[in-house]
Amino acid sequence: MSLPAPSSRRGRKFDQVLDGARQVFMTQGFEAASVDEIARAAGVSKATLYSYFPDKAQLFVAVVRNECNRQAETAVADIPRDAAPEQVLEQVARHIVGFVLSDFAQAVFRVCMSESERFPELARAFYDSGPRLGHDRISEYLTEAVAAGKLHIDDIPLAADQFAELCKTQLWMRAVFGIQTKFSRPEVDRVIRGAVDTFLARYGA
Amino acid sequence: MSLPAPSSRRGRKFDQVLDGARQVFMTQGFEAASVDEIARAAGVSKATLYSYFPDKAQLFVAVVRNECNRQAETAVADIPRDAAPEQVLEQVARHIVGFVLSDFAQAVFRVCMSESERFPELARAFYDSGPRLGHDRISEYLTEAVAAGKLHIDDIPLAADQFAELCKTQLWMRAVFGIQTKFSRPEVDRVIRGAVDTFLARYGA
DNA sequence: GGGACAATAGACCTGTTAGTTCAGTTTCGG
DNA sequence: CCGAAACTGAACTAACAGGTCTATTGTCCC
Repeated sequence: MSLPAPSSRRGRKFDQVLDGARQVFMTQGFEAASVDEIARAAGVSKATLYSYFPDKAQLFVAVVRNECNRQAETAVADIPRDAAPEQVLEQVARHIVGFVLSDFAQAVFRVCMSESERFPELARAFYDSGPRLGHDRISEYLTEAVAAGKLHIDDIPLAADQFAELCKTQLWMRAVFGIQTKFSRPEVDRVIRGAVDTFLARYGA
Repeated sequence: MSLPAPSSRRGRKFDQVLDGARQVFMTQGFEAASVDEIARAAGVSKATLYSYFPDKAQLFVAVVRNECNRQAETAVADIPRDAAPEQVLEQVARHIVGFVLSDFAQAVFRVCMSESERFPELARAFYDSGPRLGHDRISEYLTEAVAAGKLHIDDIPLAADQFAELCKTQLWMRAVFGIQTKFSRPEVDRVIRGAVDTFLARYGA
């Protein structure tokens, strides 16, 4: 009769469940993932699974929320404020590209987007913990750089997003569609160089 | 005993099936869509449906292929070659934004991407009929403009994609996640102006 | 050690799915 | 207006889904 406290008692099995669910949901999406498969992947029985989560939907939400948090942590990298804009931007670009092309970020993106109808709050969570976070970080830096006279930008929020967008050129689209999954260093460098050069052509001092 | 010729005899019912399947698949995705619902939406019995398509998967493929072709047609808009780059680019940008934000393109994108694991050939079809087609058109124009001395571009394929990417700034991401679905004219204008200005700052004569 | 109880596995239940079949009805060319 | 082909609608199967139940195991406190 008595359920174990659903969210307080988080033992070994709890993590196993979340982990198995992550594996399955992130590759299959919500509908296509079966609870049996999740239980199997987690090395746990269905009853155990259902003792921690009331239903499949809430397990899904928990998994994605978890991934979004991980994502937020990954995305937080400090920007060295003092270097020349060209160097700073290159570093930021490299970080963005690396993140955006990672299997992890792509899986989360894919799942959030395709289930954004069914679970709108997850799309929001993804956006806040990924794109929006990045946007805010870049905006902060740009604001400082403008104040220091290193850059000239009228519309900082727009510029920040433009830069992020430029970094994805040719890479992201191909990656999400599985048209090209691995990119060589020269390929990436070409895009990054292009992004920085174009950005600075417009906003450079 | 005798099946109707599966692909030659394409009567009224055939189109009804494809149409009903389009409605359901484009909103629900592959897994979540049930064949009964498709038949209902098509105003057709399941037996009829299965007389045209051997199974759900191939019906899905047919629908998406169809949508990709429609997409290709929509995307093909002639570029007025003679105007000044600023005007041409603005027009192209407006076209890109309009297309990218359309319910139609978003539905196709969403479905292709979330099923790209199960149906890799559809992801490819989408890419070829959308992003790649646009890329080729823009590249053509840029090549001419460079030859005419109106623009200075070293890496045309990269520049074409950069421009397309700049056009999506702030708009596309929010749209696919359902964070913002309608955009006012000023909002769009701001992005387009930003895209053209940034592009010309780098590549303008 | 022993009893109480949470944790667990796996069979089980109910509903739904894709896909098939078929007897009867509609449609339509000749 | 006839006959054949297209079509319907409902019943059917086999598989599988999410979720529950019961019987068993492991573990902690006295």
